Amino acid sequence: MEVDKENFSEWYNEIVEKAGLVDKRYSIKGMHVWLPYGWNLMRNIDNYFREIFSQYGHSEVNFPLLIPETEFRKEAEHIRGFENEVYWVTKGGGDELDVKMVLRPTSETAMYPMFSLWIRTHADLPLKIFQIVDIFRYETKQTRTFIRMRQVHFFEAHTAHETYEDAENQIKEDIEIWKKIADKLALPYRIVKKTDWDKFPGAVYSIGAETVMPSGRSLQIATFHQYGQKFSKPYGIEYLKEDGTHDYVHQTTFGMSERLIGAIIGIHGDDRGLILPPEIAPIQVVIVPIIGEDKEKILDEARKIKDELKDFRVHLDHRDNYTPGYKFYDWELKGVPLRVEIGPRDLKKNQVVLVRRDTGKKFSVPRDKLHERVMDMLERIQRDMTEKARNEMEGRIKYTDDLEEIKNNTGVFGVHWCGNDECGHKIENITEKRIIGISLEEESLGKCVVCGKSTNKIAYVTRPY
RNA sequence: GGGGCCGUAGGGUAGCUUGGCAUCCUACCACCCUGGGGCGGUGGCGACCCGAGUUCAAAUCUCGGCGGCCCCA
Repeated sequence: MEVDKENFSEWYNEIVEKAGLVDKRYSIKGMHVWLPYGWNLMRNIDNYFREIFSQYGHSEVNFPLLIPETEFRKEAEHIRGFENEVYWVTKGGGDELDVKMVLRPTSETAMYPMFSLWIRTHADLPLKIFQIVDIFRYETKQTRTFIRMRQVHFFEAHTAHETYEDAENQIKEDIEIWKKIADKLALPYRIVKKTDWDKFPGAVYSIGAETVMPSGRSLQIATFHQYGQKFSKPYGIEYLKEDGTHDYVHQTTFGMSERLIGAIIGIHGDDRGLILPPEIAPIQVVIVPIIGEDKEKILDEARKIKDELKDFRVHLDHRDNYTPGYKFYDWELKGVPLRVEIGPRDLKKNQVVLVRRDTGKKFSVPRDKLHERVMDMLERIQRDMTEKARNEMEGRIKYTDDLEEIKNNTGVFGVHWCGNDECGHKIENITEKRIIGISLEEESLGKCVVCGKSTNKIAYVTRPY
């Protein structure tokens, strides 16, 4: 690494390129090629999504990429929110299409016409599905790898329920699931309710999980939306109730994306490169043999170690044309959580050396305790990373009643806000920042920074990504 | 939304003002030598974003396109 993390923006670009996650040279703005290492990381996250959501009764599906304009246009607010950032397919070969199609910017309008066919009676509810697909948005602003893309690797869960209350409970369950995901990724977050002018187009309300990057800007890494009947009515998703009458279903969604990787890079990385949480790292343990006088003997031992550690995602770096020092730097750049060194000295002493990526600390461990110590240490790294990240994030959140202070500083600021739109717009205008939402986790009695009315709500104000 | 800067081997660069065989570092390949924090040596491969124009001649000048970066709102 040439750039230190203090220059966050440049550092981020360098790390993305050098760690071999993606190749940004694909010549369309906002689209990149996933390289094996990066795709492995993404897949580990996706596979955890599959595991946890199926535990909670969701089924995986896969919908087409294209949506006919006629379906896309059924919910008015939704269209207004998206029509300036969708890609259109207007031709088939040389012919203009009678019905144009959009590349999904998200899949509500692809799925809901099918929901209306699938859902007949209360016995079909709740319907809980998800898919992991790419979505497309024609971003005009500056793009940033993983964070603002035109093609986005996306997770979306969609549910349909009998009552609004059932949908509310689904959102509670989603947040419970989210907490487990955040633990896997060692990511800290705050849960907020989005402002009315910032909610998902077509939603009754939206909730976000927001984290804070080292630059002091917030990053929304998960979203939860209550749709009520706002989509089920235009899409005709009706069901027969037990009493013989009909009603429209109540719906929710839960979305996440490759942004999670952006958050992991930014929050955990350091001046040497990536640091990946053991739970999702493509390689959890890398073995670097230190070849001395007894090459074959050491390589044999290294292979034996690899075999002993096969419960973990383990890699033996037996590249012959690189020195150990080179390999150390290389794997540190790629963020492998734990390194095992085995050399002549260790062989004599019947031990190995373990090195933690997050702290850089080295430990000599007896050869016969290796498996046990690796397991302990990976767990410990995961815990320590989570705690360190949480402390750092908390340090980036401050509380104030002074809007000028917010305007002139970076970071996230908690302020009392009565919730009134007019006061909210004033907060945004004066601070030249955005309200990312009202906290759903903390409250305290105080006065709205604009109108002075008594309130216990705390809004977070910052510059979001 | 507004403004600025920039595209030269895989990556990073010099050359551009004043048009004339394209510089160096790194990576890569081969061989030799090595190995507890980016080894060393010798040899080698590899580039002017695309298109049009001006010109005897374009990396260099002009126009357009595509792509990237930064700042402000």
